[in-house]
This record gives sequence, structure tokens and C-alpha cells, in this order.
Amino acid sequence: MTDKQLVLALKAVADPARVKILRLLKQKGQCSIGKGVGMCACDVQDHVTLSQPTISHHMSILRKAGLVQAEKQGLWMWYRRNEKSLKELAHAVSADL
Amino acid sequence: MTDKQLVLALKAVADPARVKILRLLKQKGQCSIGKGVGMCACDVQDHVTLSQPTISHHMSILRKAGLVQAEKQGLWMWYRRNEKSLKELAHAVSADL
DNA sequence: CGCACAGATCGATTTTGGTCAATATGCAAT
DNA sequence: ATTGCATATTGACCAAAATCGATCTGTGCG
Repeated sequence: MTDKQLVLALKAVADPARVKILRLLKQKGQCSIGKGVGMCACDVQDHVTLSQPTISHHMSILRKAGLVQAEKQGLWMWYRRNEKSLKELAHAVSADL
Repeated sequence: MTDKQLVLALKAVADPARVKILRLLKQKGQCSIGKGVGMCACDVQDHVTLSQPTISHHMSILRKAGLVQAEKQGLWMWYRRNEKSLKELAHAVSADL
């Protein structure tokens, strides 16, 4: 993990809304298209008081940081945590900071 | 560690200059007033290309986040890492994100 | 006292970032 | 094709943050 990637990931998690979203994505059985894990953007919107564009923006930042993965499922976008990247981030904070 | 503290600490480390400073503070024998660990502000300035006010600003942010401790030593300010807080942050990233 | 030095604070500027309304895109069903 | 829905993108706005020059504070020394 390069320093640039590290700072990008840290910036991504250094926001209350995105911390909340990452935690939301831990929940099971919340996905409106029946996936066991993860959520669609609209599911996220049901849990945070932010506009749809703002949520889309946050998801994009988490995605660019590699902390969540996104997959288009017809009309919906299925977001889920990237546990591997999250683990890498935790390790980097523990070892490289 | 409250969520507010967590986000504060994450914001503190989500900056290239402050990542660099935290790493600098790991070095031994760099302190101009003879402390084995840590550095004075002027020692930090010797290693990063930022103005004195900017460094003071960054140190203040790291300090408010609890990640570094500061102690006035006569004319100098002795900064050192707060390993306990850094460990807590690493744990929070690993467990609470 | 008065000077010199380390560091903090102030003020201004520029950049970055969060937010939303409006609009665009893309998909699915009728 | 047309309509409806989920999401993305755009544009604008405001808040927060990074940076620096100038100045202030406080400390030690002659």
C-alpha cells in the first residue's frame, strides 16, 4: 500500500457520514435486492438523513479508496464492504503510522 | 473512544504532512534539546518543507487529536508520539470501522 | 533592561470538501 | 416508444482546512 493510497483511504474514513455508511454495510439482510450482505444506495439512504446525490458522492469516495466494492445489478447498485482493503488499512495504521 | 474522537484522530492522520511528521517522531536522537525520543518544532521543520506557522498548526492538530504529546522545555516545545493513543486508533480502525 | 530565539497566534488567501437541487443516464416493464 | 425508477453527474454554494507572512508571547541571557 503506497502512502498515497493510505492517505486516500484515511481521508475516506475521516468523515462521520462515511463511518456510518461503512458500519451500515456490516448489517445483514438489509439489501433491497436480496443480497445477503451489502446494500443498495437506496437502502443506505433509508438509514442516513442525506440527499441521494450526497450519498452517491460518499459511495464514490469509499469506492475510489477501495474500501467498498460496487456492482451494478440491473437498476440497482450493490455496494458491499471490501474487507480485504479494510484489513489492509487497519494494518497500515497499526504499522506504518 | 467516542465516534467524535475517532473521526478527529482520523482527520488528523488523513494528511500527508502529518503522516510524515508522525513518522519523523519515531526516529531517535533527533531532538535538539537532547531528549532520546521526540523532537522540537524546529527539528521537525528541518525535515519538512513547510513554514514554521504551518508546522505549529499541524502539531496542534495532532495534539488535539491526542496522537502526540507536547511539553514545554524552556524555550523549546518537546513533541513526542503518544503510542497509547496511536494504538487505540489502530484498534478502532480494526474493530469499529 | 533589552535583545535574541522558539514557538504560537492572527489575518488573509487559496484549496478542498460536504451538501443539495436540478438534470442526465441507464435499465425495466408495459 | 413511453413511462417510471435507481443512481450518477453537474453546478452552485458554503464550510472547513492548508498555507504563509506578519506579529505576538514567553523564555533565557548579557
